[in-house]
Amino acid sequence: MARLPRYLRFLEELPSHADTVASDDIAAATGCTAAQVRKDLSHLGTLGTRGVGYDVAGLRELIMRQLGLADELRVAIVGAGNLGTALANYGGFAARRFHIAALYDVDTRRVGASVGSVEIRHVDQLVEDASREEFAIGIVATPADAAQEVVDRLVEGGVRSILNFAPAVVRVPESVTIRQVDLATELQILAYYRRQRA
Amino acid sequence: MARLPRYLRFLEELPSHADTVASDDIAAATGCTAAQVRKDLSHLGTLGTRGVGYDVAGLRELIMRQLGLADELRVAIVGAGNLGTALANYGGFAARRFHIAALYDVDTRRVGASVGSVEIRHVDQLVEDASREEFAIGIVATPADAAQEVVDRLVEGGVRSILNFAPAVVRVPESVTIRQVDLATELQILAYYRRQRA
DNA sequence: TAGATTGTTAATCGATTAACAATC
DNA sequence: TAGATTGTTAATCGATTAACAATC
Repeated sequence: MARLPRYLRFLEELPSHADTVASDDIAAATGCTAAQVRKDLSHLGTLGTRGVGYDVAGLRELIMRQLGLADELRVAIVGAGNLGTALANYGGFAARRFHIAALYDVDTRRVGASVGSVEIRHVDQLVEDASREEFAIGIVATPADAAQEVVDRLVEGGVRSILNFAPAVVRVPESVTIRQVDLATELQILAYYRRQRA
Repeated sequence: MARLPRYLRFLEELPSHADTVASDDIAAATGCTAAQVRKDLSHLGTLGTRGVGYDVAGLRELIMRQLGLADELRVAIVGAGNLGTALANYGGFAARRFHIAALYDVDTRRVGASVGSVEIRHVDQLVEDASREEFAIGIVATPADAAQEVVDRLVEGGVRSILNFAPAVVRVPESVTIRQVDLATELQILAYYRRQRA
């Protein structure tokens, strides 16, 4: 369910003295309806108390487990350009238990440099590292023309979840999940709404 | 309709000698069903010919117009860190007629430097520039704690479409459209599928 | 005419909403 | 008991699908 991450973010922002929260509040903060919230949460099990609300800590815990965030996941980023570097520094990851375990680049001059606490490694090590260090997720932040090869290497190394920022369509085996993040698409959606308004 | 950008991308990748394309082909390339494609396209008007297919050039033109991409839109990026720089260099924008018109930063030492062909300006100029240069879209690529103020300035400058990459919830007036891009959400969705598989 | 493919209908499915009984 | 809020039902809505007549 695509709304769970939003619920979770709201719950994390809640002041620590808040013990319970009502579906109404979650709805208002996340732009859903209270009925949606209740229906979604009732699928996770029953953590609500009628007349009171939902237990914040328990709900947080439950959503995290549901989203597969109970364990820290090791993430490898390929491409240490501006985008890869931005991602490696992105604060939001650690908070959700994603650990940037490695950062790769093809440029030997960049290899050995550090981004935050992560050292840049050469992409030729990727396949070997991926099998040995068991990266759960690979992020592709290379130029478009390198994307397919990088994805192939990640797959060869046993990575089965891939997030692709390169503006290129890549092929993966059935067993691998790939999500394409197209930044231009987001702008197009804005342009679309803009046009509707006009 | 969220599928139109995907159709458009496929149409743009088509070899130039392809005059017509069948709903079946669009469907296969974009992961939709042929019936969906036909229904979507029939809403745009009738460009298809029974027994033949859709006129590629006309369809491209029509989708672009529908998405509000007929005119070049001027985009301002606020935050010239790694993410802002990556966005300014992102090849996919120009192809969709988004023109990066300006790039802002708060750090006076960076002001005056160039990213690609765009010079970095100081964020104090933002409001004035926005009204005068009529930016259609503003992109927020600052740290989370600066996001609200940057958004306020964009709104003050008359920008009514905003894409926010900062991991922060910001408030805008009703008349302004804001899209929140949360990179961690994308990872969470991957983690969710990963868990389903296991 | 025969083959291909659209545009559209009707059936199906799933998600959303409204409402309210259950219950703290 | 009175007020609040969940969990769930039934009604509604919209989107998807399958199928096929229309037509190139």
